[in-house]
Amino acid sequence: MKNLTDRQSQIITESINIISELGIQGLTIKNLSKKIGISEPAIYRHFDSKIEILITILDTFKRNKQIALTKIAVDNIPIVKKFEGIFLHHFQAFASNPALTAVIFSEEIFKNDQRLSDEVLSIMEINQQIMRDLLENGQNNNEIRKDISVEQLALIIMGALRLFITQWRLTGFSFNLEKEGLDLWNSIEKLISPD
Amino acid sequence: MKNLTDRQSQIITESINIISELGIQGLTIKNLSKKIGISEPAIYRHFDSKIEILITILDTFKRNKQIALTKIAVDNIPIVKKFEGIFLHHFQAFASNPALTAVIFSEEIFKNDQRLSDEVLSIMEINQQIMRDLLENGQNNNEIRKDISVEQLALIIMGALRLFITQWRLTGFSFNLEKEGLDLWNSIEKLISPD
Amino acid sequence: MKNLTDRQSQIITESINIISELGIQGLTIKNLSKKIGISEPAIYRHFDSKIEILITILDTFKRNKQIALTKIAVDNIPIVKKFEGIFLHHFQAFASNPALTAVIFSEEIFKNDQRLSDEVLSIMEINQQIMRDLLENGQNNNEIRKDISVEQLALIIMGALRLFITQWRLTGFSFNLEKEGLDLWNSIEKLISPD
Amino acid sequence: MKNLTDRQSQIITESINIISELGIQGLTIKNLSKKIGISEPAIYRHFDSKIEILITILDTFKRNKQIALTKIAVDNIPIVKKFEGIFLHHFQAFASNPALTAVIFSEEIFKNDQRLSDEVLSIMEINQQIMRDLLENGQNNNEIRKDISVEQLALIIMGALRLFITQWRLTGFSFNLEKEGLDLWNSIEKLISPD
DNA sequence: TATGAATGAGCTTTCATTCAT
DNA sequence: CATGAATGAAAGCTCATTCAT
Repeated sequence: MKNLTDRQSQIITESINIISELGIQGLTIKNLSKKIGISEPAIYRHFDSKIEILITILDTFKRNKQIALTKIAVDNIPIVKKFEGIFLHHFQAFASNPALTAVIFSEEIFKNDQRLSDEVLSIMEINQQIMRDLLENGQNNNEIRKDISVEQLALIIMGALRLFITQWRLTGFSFNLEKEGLDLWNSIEKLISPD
Repeated sequence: MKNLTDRQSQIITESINIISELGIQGLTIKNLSKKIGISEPAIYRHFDSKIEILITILDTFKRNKQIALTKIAVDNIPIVKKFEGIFLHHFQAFASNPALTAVIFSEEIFKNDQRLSDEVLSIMEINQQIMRDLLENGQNNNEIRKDISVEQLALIIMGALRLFITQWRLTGFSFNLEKEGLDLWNSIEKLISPD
Repeated sequence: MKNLTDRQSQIITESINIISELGIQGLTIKNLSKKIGISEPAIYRHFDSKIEILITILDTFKRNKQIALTKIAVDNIPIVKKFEGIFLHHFQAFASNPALTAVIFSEEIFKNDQRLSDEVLSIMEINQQIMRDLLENGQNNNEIRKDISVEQLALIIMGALRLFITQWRLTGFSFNLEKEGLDLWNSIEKLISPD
Repeated sequence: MKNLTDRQSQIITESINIISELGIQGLTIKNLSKKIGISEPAIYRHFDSKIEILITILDTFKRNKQIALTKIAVDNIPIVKKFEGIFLHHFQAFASNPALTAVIFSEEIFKNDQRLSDEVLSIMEINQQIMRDLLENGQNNNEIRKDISVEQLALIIMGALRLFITQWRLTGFSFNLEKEGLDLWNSIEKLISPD
């Protein structure tokens, strides 16, 4: 994926905002062009199709996450600190762009288009793989309890993270995501640590 | 909500099937009437609008769940057995009607309509309230660990349940939900039990 | 192909008229609906797509021609009389619906769609096959000169017919097609008769 | 018409190629600029409008034909040899640029624009006039049969020529135009010669 | 000579819904 | 209880063309 032009970035930003305000169904070329202040055909100078816009949103998100998580993964710190870093990364990413939450967890919406649903699945898979790797290392180092499988631990951690962020969104971003998120992580840490 | 006529039930059933096959965007009056084998206006004899159909879907699901969970809640069995019952109820409900999974966790989709999003939120809230009550009782009885707040335990359990079912759907219902679900529950049980 | 409803017939008729007036590019759903006096979506109650309308035009023409030509072919009259009948059929068909001329000889226009171009080619092929059969019979009966191949005679006859009708159209239907057409046929008859 | 610059010639050439590949509907400024490798506005540096491009195509063709046919007309050879020359000129012109066939016989397409349709009619008229002159001379010299009018002979010859080329195009240029064309001419020669 | 950005007008098609029968 | 016919609104998208640079 090439770098985005200024106009492309603006289109991406406003698309996310519209999705956040009106849902995916509200993201129409008309709405988008009105918000940006250009005509509808002008959008097509910058993206070949609406699908292309959605893919770019997901792709940008994926790349940022991948960079952040990979950096955390290679850090030389205890496993649980790494998890804390992952949680914090997500909280910061969403806190600084709450609209993203409307897009990321909407697997259902992208069912129509194969490329879109592949992209969403790929984002989920990246997360899970990184978590599984970390958990395995943690179990080997005795930092993570061994009586529960890596797969299930990953599922439980990711499930909590997702639902937590979903609730934040559904309640209109009514609480401090980073602060309460750290509390959540502390609880999870207790759960997954060895006795 | 009144009882449904045969035709209304059929409309609800086929709507869920369509959502399952084509996603929410595929649920159009045209598709629906074709699937049922009646004309489009005929649909409006049975439901005032498309929104009414969606609300009825959610409402039916909510009522069934409420009945099942309430019954479990008043049973005189250990708390952890109650949780097991709740998990099993969900697994059975979804296993017998996989299409439902496409509807229930799609908060995003219903953003357009206040009544729909209220309904979805209300379903989530019921679940959480019941779980919190159970967990509180469990903590009082020393069946549930006390070093983590009821709210966070509920969040973690529900998050795991949701993600687990979501993955089942996204992988095309590729594994045995009830069997693997019980494994998941056993892991969660270990996590939330006192030392 | 089923029989057409009244509305479908009307759509076909007006489509041909529009093509005649404005060319194929002028046949838009908007123009069509305006001419008929209904809304644009109403068109789609009667035809699934614009392509379907064009195919129906071609198909109707093809069927009429096939019926007429087949009837002529089995008649027990001299070969040259049969040709005369074929010429007259075309002249009458076009004289009673001049707009058709704009559609039939427009192979180029239908290049976009495989089904359309197949249909056009098939119409041409039917004509040629019938002509070749007649010519072969005629040569066997000594009614048609034998020093020129059936293929080339058919080509020459059809070419004359086509160009004649094209000129009629391009000059705004300025001459009497049936009357002058008979003159043309008489000339062709001289050409193809044996010495 | 002035002479064309290099860029203008290139635009004309590629336009014809596009029409040949995609039909007239495929000739868009976007397609054209992409094929040439310049931007869309750049086209307008060289032609005032798309119509100008089409007119130039027709005009170029007309001029070439006029030159060739005039030269043949004044040649001091038998009339039938002149016809042969005309046929050969067409076959060579089209064989060396098959894409042209898609443009020349598409009277229908240019209906929208008066100048375009005038141009097409004018090309047809030139052909016919030259043919009529030749035929008249031929009849006076007893080289052409006299029992059929000059107009009808011209029509029949041109009709055969047009249909022959059309079939060559519709069958994907599948046969040798010049070779089989000569056969066709020989047949026509037999037809139009006096007994 | 060329381009990036933009646009008004228009395209085909789909949608939820209404109404007379 | 059902339907055929219709519609206003809107969707995604393409077109030839213009303009500032």
